[in-house]
Amino acid sequence: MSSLKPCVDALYEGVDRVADRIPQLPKSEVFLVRLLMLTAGALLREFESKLKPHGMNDSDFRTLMMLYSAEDGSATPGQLCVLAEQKPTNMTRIANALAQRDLISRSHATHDRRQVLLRITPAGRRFVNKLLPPMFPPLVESFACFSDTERKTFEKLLKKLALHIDPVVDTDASP
Amino acid sequence: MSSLKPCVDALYEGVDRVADRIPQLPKSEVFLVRLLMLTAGALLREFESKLKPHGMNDSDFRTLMMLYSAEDGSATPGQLCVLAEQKPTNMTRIANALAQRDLISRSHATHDRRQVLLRITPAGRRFVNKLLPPMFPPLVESFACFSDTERKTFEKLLKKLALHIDPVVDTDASP
DNA sequence: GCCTGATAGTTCACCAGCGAACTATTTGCC
DNA sequence: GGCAAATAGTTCGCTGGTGAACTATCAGGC
Repeated sequence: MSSLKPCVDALYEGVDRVADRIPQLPKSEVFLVRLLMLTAGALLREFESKLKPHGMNDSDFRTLMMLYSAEDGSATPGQLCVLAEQKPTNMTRIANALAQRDLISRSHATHDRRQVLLRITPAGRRFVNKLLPPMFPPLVESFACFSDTERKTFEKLLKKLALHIDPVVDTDASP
Repeated sequence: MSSLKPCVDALYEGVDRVADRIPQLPKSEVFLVRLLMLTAGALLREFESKLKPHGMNDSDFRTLMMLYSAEDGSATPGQLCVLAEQKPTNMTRIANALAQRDLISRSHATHDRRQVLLRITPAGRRFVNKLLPPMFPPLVESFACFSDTERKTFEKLLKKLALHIDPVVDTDASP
């Protein structure tokens, strides 16, 4: 599969060469953002390779997990769009796929007939219960290079970053 | 558009609820991997939104940057596949698109006529020189929540992680 | 009650990325 | 030299994700 080492090496060399031509380049930030994406990409690919034998991809599974972990096992497509970071269009397709396999059910909300209520079925729960545990060991192994302190620090920094870049999405020219 | 806060909140609540049903769940690792993906996803979307007005996406741009930062401004599709983490199929399409816009040129390698040599053109360099600088301020702002120490720590941990999850390839490749 | 505008989902047409099959060349073994 | 196996790219058909347009419902002023 894809090896990260050459990418990391090329990143550091490449950034240096680019900085020769464009001196204002914020090296540190470029390293961070590229490393972040490389790492996330590799983890995602590994995860999806484990889902594929069960005919699922990450979005499908994340959507199912949102329902699994919801207070009452149900939510509307709109809510799931926010939580699973999907567009409504795609959520329709995902819901269709999951419903087809009887992992979730579809019904109309009573108080607002525009809304659809998606609910995880017993079969859906069994599916998750069966699928999830075998994924734990590789996941733990992925972060095995960290000590407890490092893991805590990393999580703290990641969370800080996630919440910081949150509102940055909108229009530029804030100053 | 995409707000991360509800996702982060739902993540922490959701994981707790899942852990009630599946006690072996490695909470810490799940937080890490999900935070990593949320953050990387948000940064990627922000980046691509800046590229879109120029008719580019992240893969196209990354490929162009690999050539820009290459020693002699050229590389073969195969090399770019490794560096830009793309499959050959997609690299063909990307190369076609970039060549069509005269940002890169295509020629045959002399010593191995199977190989194709892609080279960034002067227009390609101008394109990058023009496109890159306006992206620096938002990028710097994204990581502005970090002190210098935190930035260094974060980079160190990320790099460690990236090299650790690097799938163990059967070839030599000393760690 | 009834029109106007907003909101929740869906359908449609399109693009990006992927695996499998194919072509052209090189390498190695006889 | 000649043939089998390996390698570099490309073409093709399919899946996943997206914006724009559409439908159905709700909410608010009159």
